[in-house]
Amino acid sequence: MISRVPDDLSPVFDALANDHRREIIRALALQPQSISQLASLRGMSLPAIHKHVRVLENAAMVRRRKIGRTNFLALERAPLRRLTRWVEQFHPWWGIEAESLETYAAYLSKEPEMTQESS
Amino acid sequence: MISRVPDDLSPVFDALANDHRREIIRALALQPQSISQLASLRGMSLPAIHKHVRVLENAAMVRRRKIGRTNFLALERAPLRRLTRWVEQFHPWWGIEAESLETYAAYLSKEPEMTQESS
DNA sequence: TCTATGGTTAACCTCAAGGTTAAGTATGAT
DNA sequence: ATCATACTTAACCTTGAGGTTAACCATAGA
Repeated sequence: MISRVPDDLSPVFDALANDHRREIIRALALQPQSISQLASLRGMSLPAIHKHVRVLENAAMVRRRKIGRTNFLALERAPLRRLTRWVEQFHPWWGIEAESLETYAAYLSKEPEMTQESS
Repeated sequence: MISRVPDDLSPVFDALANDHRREIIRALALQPQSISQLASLRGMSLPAIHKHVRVLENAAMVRRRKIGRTNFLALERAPLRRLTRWVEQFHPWWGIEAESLETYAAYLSKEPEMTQESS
C-alpha cells in the first residue's frame, strides 16, 4: 500500500512550491511559450524567468526546443503523473473514515505499541 | 478549465519538497506518532524533527494533540486533497494526445498569436 | 556589416532552509 | 523535592533560493 522506495519527487515538489512556477506550468499547459513570453507574462526580468525555467527543467517538467533564437517550452506530463501517483497512495487511507484527530483517540486505544505511558 | 485563482498551495508543495517530510507524512498515514518517535524513526535530532513538524503544521498538513508531555501528530487530509485537485486541472490536457514537444509544431502553426517571426 | 532581439552568464545581495549543540520548560515517576 | 523524559527555544553555521543589474553570445533582418 505505501511503498518505502525512494521516490525522487523532491525536485518536482520543489519546482511546484512557487507561485510563479505554478503559473508557468499552467500557461504551458494551455500552449507552449517562449522564455520572453513567460517573462512578459509574469512581469519579471529575463534572468529571473530563466532561473525558474532551469528549476522546471531540472525537475524534467519542461522540455525546450530552439527555433531560430527563440526557445519554446512545452510541458512534460511524466512528472505530474508521478506526483499524482504519489498522492494516490493515500487514497486507501482516505477511505477509512478517520476525521484525523477526531478518531485518533481510537488509534491510541487500538495501538498498544505507541509509546504512551498509562497515566 | 484552468482557473486563475491564487491557490495558496506553496506551503503544501514546499512541505512535500523534502524526503524527510514525505516520509513523516507516510508514517503518519499509517498511524499517529509522537515527535520523539519520528525523530528515532528518521535518525534525526529532536530539534531537526521539530522544525520539520513546524513546516508541516504551517501547511496545515498535520495536527497535534498533547497527552501528558507527549505530542501526538496526526495527518490532515484537506491539504492533500487540495493538491490532488490542483493536479487534476491538468487531466483534460492529458486527454489531448499531445506527446508534449512532438505536437507542439502543430501548436505553432495553429496559434498565430505566438511571437514567431516567419523565417 | 550593423543592429535589434532572445537568451545566457556572472557578480552580487538578502533571506531563509536545514542542520547542529546547548540551555530552558513542562510533565510524569520516585 | 528530585530526577528523567519529551519537547522547545536560542544561537549559530553553511548552503542555496530568488531576485537584481550588467555584460556577453547567437541569430534574424536591414
